[in-house]
Amino acid sequence: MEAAERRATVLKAVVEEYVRTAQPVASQTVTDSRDLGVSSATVRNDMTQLEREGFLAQPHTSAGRIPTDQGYRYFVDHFTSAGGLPVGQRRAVADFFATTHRALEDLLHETSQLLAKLTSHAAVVVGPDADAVRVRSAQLVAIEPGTVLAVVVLGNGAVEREVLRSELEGDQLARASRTFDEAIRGGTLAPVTESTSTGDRAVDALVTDAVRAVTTRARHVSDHLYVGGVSRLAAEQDAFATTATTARLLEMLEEQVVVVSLVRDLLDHGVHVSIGSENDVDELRDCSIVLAPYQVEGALAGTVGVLGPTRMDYAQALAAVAAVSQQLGRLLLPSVS
Amino acid sequence: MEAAERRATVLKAVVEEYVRTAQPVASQTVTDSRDLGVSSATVRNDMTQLEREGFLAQPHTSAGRIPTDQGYRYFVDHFTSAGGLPVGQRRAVADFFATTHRALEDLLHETSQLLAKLTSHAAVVVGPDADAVRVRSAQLVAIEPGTVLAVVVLGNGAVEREVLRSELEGDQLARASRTFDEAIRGGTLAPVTESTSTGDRAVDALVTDAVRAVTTRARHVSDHLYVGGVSRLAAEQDAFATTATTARLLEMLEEQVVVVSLVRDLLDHGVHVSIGSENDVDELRDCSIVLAPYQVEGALAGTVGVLGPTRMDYAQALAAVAAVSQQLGRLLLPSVS
DNA sequence: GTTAGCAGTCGGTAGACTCGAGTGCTACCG
DNA sequence: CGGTAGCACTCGAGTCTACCGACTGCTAAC
Repeated sequence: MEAAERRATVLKAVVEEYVRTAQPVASQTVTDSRDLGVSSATVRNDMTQLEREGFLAQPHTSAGRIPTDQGYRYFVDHFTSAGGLPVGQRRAVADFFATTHRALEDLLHETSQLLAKLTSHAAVVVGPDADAVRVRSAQLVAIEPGTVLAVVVLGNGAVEREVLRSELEGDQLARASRTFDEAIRGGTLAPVTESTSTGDRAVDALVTDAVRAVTTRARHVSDHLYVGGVSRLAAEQDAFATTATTARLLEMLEEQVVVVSLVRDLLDHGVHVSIGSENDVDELRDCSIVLAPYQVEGALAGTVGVLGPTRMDYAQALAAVAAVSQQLGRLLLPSVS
Repeated sequence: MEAAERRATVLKAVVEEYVRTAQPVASQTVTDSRDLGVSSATVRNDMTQLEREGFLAQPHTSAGRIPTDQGYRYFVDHFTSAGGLPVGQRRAVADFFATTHRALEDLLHETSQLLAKLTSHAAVVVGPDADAVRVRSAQLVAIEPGTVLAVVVLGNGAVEREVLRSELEGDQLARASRTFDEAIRGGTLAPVTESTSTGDRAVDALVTDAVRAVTTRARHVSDHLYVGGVSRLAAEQDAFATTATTARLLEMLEEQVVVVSLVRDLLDHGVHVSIGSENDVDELRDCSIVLAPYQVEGALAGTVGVLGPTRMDYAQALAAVAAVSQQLGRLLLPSVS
């Protein structure tokens, strides 16, 4: 084995050991657990080299090495081939998606919990950007005297609805419904400004109302974040500097919008794993994010992800995220959930 | 002042000081901060008495006193008159409910966050029991070829919907819709077993389907828990024994069902404040719960609550919970959100 | 019943010491 | 020249001790 190659193997070993034990890894530990065919002294030399290059760090002089963010990055880029999930977990995922059948929101929520369970980390599921979702059909339905329900079916099978007040009935309502449908069908739910005119004031008013309500709501829903396994964050405390860090993390997840835009942003740049300081957000300095988009009928429908400490089993997380996103996309296929 | 009366005052002082500082309260501290007209030695005597009676405890021999659960209980029962919220907070609540207007779920969710912000503790909002909600109207609407939407308007103004597959159209669908409405209107959403028969197999099938879907969903929704301010739990860590306790708490909140039934159970017994060991649930040994039901048109519609450490500002929590529940009920009044 | 005064208790902190895990270096070897 | 053995050195973690100070509990006096 060449020297450079061996150094890479040493790095790999250090990452794997550190992920497993959460303890700084000693040269001896590496030679004991791996069959490198060299002595610990040689590994020590390699380690100093790796430290000079920025892949490893020492918490203090007389301690073992731990990976730096750069070290994790190298590990992820070079040693995490798209491995499969262990059979047990693969079964769990398949079972979950086979037996579940719920409304879309519930499904996404429970998916986040599944992912959290699989990886033992917090998990997030992000819906598609409102601008990217097409409207398949829309209509207005009278549900009570004075009350109208706007119903919109979206490309990903979601059915959104919004309650409106209106006295319209019968023909007028039917006309409004048609106009409403024409106004937004086929388009996205990005805010529409153009106002259609049917010549009937009351009808126009209702349609305008409906369009506004639905687009507003869509924006709200699309920015929604489903979070599963927040308790894991508390359990992982020791990975974070202070308990205040954990609190801030939870806060951020509750605020949703930061995380949603972060996730979208990362994926826009084709990033699937973001490690520690690679995250621009301060709260995530000690965290890594592993993402996978899921698709419905070829179109990007959303993202599933895992949020854990940088000291994370990346291979496992990647496998889990891939499996879940794939199955989720498949389940959403039959157009209506 | 009589001796017994003074002892109560001492207890009050200890609770208030401990809530403020999180430090065991010394006799000196009490005499310094209150004007009892007696010396610290007397307070010490009172304290030993209070300790004998089970209201106070000493973490160790040479330390100040902290309230026991029983001490908090006495405090809550005797010293927390239904005080109002400070003006600033009262304004915040009023503003929130004046400006917000969202779909029901969003409203409840944001209400929990409001309450969390007000009290600096985690907050929960529980919807009404499915068995207690009456159906105001129900119908089936075709939204796409092969797809039917069941829409149910509930007594509290919520609009639930469920997507169904069915090829029925026109007259048949209209008939199914009428039958569906008749089947569940006015009743609760408790699972219905009786099957109606219209003489048309296809119609019957759809109606049965719809009823089942809607009642299942209602059960699911009614057991839903809106949690706000989970990050506060992490921040309050020091109040709990270990970080594992926090993790278990978060887990429980994620599971929802335990908390929901606990809250319902407490309220059924007319309990508004449950302190530490009064909770049967192990995870809540170090927590207190402050609850207030909210009503819509005179009927119990749900519950808002605060979940914090036993060392909690009960007066403030009670005031906040009362204000929020009242405003929430008022806002839900106009029958449709 | 209240108080002043004082002895006694105990947690928390700082310093001294030891232990051991691990490194870095140097000299040596194939 | 890469690899290795061996050894000195470093430094964190744990243990022990002493000490300080915060409070109490008690007793004797008011």
